[in-house]
Amino acid sequence: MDTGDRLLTPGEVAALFRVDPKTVTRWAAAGRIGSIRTPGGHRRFRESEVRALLEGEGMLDEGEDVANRPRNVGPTASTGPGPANAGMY
Amino acid sequence: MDTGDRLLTPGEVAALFRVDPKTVTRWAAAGRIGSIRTPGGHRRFRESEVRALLEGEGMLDEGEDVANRPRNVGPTASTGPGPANAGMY
DNA sequence: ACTTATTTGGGTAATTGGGGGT
DNA sequence: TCTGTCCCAATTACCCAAATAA
Repeated sequence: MDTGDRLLTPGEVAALFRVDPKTVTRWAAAGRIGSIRTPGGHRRFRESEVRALLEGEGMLDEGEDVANRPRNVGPTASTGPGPANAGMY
Repeated sequence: MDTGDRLLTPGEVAALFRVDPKTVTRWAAAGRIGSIRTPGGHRRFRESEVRALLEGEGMLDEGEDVANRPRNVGPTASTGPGPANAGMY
């Protein structure tokens, strides 16, 4: 079902992360952040995901381990993003 | 299965996509989204189609496990859950 | 027939996408 | 390797006034 969260524009996400909108676009292109495309081709980002990314950035452990490369995402397509946000407006 | 042909107004679709209602009208005019015209000339959109568009390409494995987040995404993971977007310009 | 909110139409500025190079 | 900036083309957002929907 629908996640039901608001969508953010690239500029909004860029402002939240204090980066250039192009950088946000690269994150989406690289698959580091989920993105929804409008029929026109522009991207929209889920606010819950962006906020989770923002909150999680203060993590510990910076082990740069190249040996750990999960090159393949399993077919376990978890459609719904974990948090069941019941924020319907 | 239930198609759910509820009709949505341009304002509803615009809110779902986080765009301007005028943009939704342009999508309909460009044939990117199906639309039904009222006798007065206003457009209505099918909820099932809108939802399919929203979830059709916004699906990415969203593991919010930043602690275990591999910074280097491996090589070309051809396991793309979604088909290559066929709407680029 | 009324009012209120939304949609329509055209035109112009701002944002976005993709590629390239620092 | 990652990010910021350049280009151009396409898409999108906001301005107006009139018509439609409920």
